[in-house]
Amino acid sequence: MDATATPTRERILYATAELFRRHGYSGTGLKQVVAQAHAPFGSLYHHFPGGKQQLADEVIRAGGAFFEALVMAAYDEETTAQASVRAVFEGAAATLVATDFEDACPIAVIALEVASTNDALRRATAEIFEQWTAALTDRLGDRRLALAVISAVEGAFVLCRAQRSVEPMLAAGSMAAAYVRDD
Amino acid sequence: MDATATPTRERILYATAELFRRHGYSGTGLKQVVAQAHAPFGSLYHHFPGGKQQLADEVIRAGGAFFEALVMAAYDEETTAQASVRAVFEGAAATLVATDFEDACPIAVIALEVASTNDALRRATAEIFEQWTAALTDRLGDRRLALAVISAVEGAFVLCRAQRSVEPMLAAGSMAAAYVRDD
DNA sequence: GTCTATAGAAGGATAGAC
DNA sequence: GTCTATCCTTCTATAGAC
Repeated sequence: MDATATPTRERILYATAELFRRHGYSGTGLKQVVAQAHAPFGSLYHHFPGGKQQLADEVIRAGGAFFEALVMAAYDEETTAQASVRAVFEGAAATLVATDFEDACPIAVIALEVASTNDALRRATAEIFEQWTAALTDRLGDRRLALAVISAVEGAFVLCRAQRSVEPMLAAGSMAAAYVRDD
Repeated sequence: MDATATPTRERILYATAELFRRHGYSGTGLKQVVAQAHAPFGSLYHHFPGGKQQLADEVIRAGGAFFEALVMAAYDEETTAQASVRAVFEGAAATLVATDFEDACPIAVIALEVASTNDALRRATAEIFEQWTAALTDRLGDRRLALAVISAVEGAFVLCRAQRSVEPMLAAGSMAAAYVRDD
């Protein structure tokens, strides 16, 4: 767990993920990244020759996979679909509280920011959303249901971070759980 | 409808709203704003002495009120709650298609970007979401229901813009409409 | 109220010594 | 692979002529 033992590349990736998640893509400077990663500036372009865009692309994919694993683990803890869906929303609410409403979806901010300006990154976010949809479709047996649940989580993240309250997440969870029941 | 007849202040406000909506708060430069508004740079600070933050605050409030009016008008066109909720999602989907997935919620990107970095703006976005919640709670008779519906719309906007498809919006609409029915 | 010019800091990116 | 120094652009913001 010694920070200095972590390879430079991973420290940069991790710092970028945290900064992007909290301040967004445009709102994060590369100098800020290397400062937080305790890495010299040159290392960034050594490990990520593609610059900020490559960094974002890797953060989107790694963060997306991590978040998927986290959510699906919470889902698979329960035995019924309804309980599983409810657990996902409750887990999201718990994370929001634990991180003082700073850590929510790792790619939503980036997705909104780059949707109209950077097609490569836009497609990366789309692929991650598609992966999540596939994973949840497998479990729920219905693609439209999966899309609705993911939309509800994502939107609740927006409202919760703005209001600094988990009320929207729990309300969205009730709706999603009810929808699963009478599917 | 002569653009030059519009007062400078309003042109700046309108240009800012469009740029923030599409490129975000950090992703939009003030020089870009004045260029699109066909205004000299000095006029911006004449009309908005508080700079970028004041501009954002006014855009959030004006854009929030405009979007609320748009959504509630669609809602009030229908006679039953279920049909109304469905109309909101269908209207959102139509707007996405009409604007080639560029225009969605006017404040969601800003809300996510500033939630952890600018408390004044974060509170402005929270107030707007609260206004929407109140307006919809009036109509649906249930605050948790209203929060769930708004969350679903917001999250679907994120997925739709990333995937350039209205599928998530329609899926979320089906869930919300179903939830209203057996309320 | 309109407009130009510029300050001063921060942005992304690159070169090249070690 | 590590690290420093620097380039050029863009950023927000201000000063001051008209």
